[in-house]
Amino acid sequence: MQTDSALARELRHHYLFCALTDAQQARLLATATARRLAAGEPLFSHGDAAAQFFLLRSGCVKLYRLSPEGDEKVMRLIRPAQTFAESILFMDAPRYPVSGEAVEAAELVAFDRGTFLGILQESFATCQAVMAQMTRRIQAHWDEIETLALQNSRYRVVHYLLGLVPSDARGRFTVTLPTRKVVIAAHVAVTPETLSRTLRSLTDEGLIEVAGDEVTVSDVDRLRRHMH
Amino acid sequence: MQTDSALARELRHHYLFCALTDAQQARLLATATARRLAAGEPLFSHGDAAAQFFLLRSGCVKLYRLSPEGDEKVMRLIRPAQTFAESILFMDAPRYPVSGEAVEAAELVAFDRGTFLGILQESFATCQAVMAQMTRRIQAHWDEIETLALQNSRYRVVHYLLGLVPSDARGRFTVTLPTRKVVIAAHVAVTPETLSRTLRSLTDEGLIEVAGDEVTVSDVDRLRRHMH
DNA sequence: CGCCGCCCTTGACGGCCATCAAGGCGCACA
DNA sequence: TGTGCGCCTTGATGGCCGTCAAGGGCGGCG
Repeated sequence: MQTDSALARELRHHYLFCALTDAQQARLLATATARRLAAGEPLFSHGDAAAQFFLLRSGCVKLYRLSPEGDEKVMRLIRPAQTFAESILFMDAPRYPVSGEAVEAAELVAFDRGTFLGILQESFATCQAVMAQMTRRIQAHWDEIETLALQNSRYRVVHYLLGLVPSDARGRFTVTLPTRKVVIAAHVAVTPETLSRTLRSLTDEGLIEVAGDEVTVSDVDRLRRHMH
Repeated sequence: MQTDSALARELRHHYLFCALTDAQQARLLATATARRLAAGEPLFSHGDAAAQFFLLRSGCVKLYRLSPEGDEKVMRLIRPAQTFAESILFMDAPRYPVSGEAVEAAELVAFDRGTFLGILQESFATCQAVMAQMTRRIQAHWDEIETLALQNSRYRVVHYLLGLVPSDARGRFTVTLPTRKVVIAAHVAVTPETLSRTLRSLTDEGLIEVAGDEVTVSDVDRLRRHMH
């Protein structure tokens, strides 16, 4: 991968890479590759042998699984500056545990597993960063499992909307849905029809206003309390 | 904690601790404490400040969350020789992300967070073991999220039963449910009534036979195929 | 031995949400 | 400007599964 000082700077600000020495960063980039994906283009499939993990620089990628019947569950929506698929680093026989596909044109960097493992061995600080990151991921999973198991679809939609609102926001606040509603529906584990109906009923109750992919929460605190 | 050669031997066979030197193991045990819990006794609550993680030596512990309405979801059932709550190691402000409670009388060892972090710093092999363990946990979470989002209750029950069957088992095979059915129901995210009805319909179809907490799968491969 | 309590089972009922179907709207393209 | 195609919305219907209620089995304890 050719040198790219903008990328080097991005890495310096990323929790996973900020503890690397210049030499380590250079080694990592020497075995990294840049990738561009068109909207809808697949990156890897569930079960594929894996030797790389990724940093998204622009665009949007979904990680998802399909049921045998073809129903899709979006496990995670990746936004720029996020890394994903790090967990293939520590598998004995590394295989992607989900499928990945661009939902809009995307630029990303693919890092080499072996190179990064070698760097980890030299850098406890980076080890810690990786483990902290995996811990956050696990926490998010607990939350999602709880939400899926204990809450209904209306709650999940509200929870998702509130997740788009900064935690310090108050009063009226407008968020932009990160992608098409059909993808969001697959993310909160409902059908597009149910998502549409839920947004309508929230609108009818005066809790939100919807205009295309812009959703305005009339009163953030009220919506937070509303999660009944 | 007083020296306990049986425990020391157990640790030598545990993936998390087998790479420790004798001196490291001694340091770890010097700050560890033994705990005994009666059936139903709580160990920690969701949100508690956390300075220890645990190894279960005997009995059974459930990790769970409660919804505001009081509904319970069992996130994990811990069996002897398993560790849990390791993820508090890497949090900035460590708090247990779930509640833990003995479902039957249990003996466990509580390890000190700070001591273990110090040892990690010296031992990349143990770091790797921890990361590999977290990776397995994350995989299990993907599977559970997929199952909750895309599959119905019947599938989840069958999936749970098959999870109790060794992967190399064929033909007729009998498993023992690890705990009361009401806990298992909270684990597969159904009500006890639905679990009961599902087991009945599987029985009526000749797929399993139920006798108390013993479930005999008539034909393991047939049941595996059956998860349509 | 008899009583009680807990766990599990079974039945009746209802609500949530998926499915099927149709129609509106915006956008690309001719 | 007309046409076609996605995406989203809205309506009608039905099934899964949760809720409520009652009853049976079993172990603990007096």
